[in-house]
Amino acid sequence: MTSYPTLLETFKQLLKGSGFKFTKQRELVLKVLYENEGHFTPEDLYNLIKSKHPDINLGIATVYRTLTLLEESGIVNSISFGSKGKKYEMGLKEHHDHLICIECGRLIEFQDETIEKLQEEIAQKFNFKMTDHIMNITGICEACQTASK
Amino acid sequence: MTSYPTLLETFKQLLKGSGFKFTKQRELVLKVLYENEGHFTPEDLYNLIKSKHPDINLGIATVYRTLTLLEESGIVNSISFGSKGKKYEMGLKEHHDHLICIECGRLIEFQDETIEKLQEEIAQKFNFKMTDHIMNITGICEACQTASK
DNA sequence: CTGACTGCAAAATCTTTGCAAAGAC
DNA sequence: GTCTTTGCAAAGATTTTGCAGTCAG
Repeated sequence: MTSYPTLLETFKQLLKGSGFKFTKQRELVLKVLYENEGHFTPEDLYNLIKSKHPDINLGIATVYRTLTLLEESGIVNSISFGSKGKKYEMGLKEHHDHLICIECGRLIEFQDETIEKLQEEIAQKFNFKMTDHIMNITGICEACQTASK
Repeated sequence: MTSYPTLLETFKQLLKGSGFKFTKQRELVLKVLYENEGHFTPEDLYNLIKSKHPDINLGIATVYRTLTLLEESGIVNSISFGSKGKKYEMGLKEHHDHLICIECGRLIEFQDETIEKLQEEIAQKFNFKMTDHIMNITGICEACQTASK
């Protein structure tokens, strides 16, 4: 797992390389994502940052803009919830996929080497230049199955 | 592949079973999805139905309501495009996954037996009652790769 | 300094909802 | 007849954009 300073450096390099600037707001979005394990909506992040750093000025628009930037750079990943928006997570650990509970919204991560390999093969087969891949299994988690009995 | 009359019958049964009513609008959403191969946004479907059946009254809200119904019944599937909404397709053929071009939005379908099996195993491993599973590979399709050269 | 970035509020999207009229059974 | 469904328009929710002031390099 990449350490925060290293990650920060990577981010700065990326910004510099594209002629973008390093700002307090951008750093905070990255930091909060790094320090908090989990999946967050843009609003979650906005509130988190506001509560942990009441001193700084921050608009929700900046959170959206920064997340887009981070996602394009491959630093964070997003997962879509239909009309319920997106959630974001740090994308530097090994690639993994998600089990999503349709009852409680819980997210469980898993990874499977074989699936990863198959995805690459498929992309190749269609002459597709793969930039990302996601697999979501939706269903009802153990807890919710028990609860509804 | 299920024939349309059979499909329609299934739909009627489902409605009756839940105390819902069979209406012209609901039938048309199903029919247009059945007759047109591909993936559609609610608005696409609304326009398609309006143009093919100018006589009938139809509101976009009904299309949304019907699609939700059809998806819950497992008759259609949806695929999410982040903040760009959802697309729907008939869900009765064999399960398949998607390659999504981030340049032109093109959707390519594929299926892979091994992946299907692995997904089931994973769900089982987490005591997850799987209701659906999707795998999307995003990237740049062959045509767009060529175009940008 | 200069051009990128920010917050704000307004706008744009996409989707859902309340309600009176219409329709299915 | 009764209860669901519909269309419409208004409301919601989420995300994006325009702009003038601010800040990084």
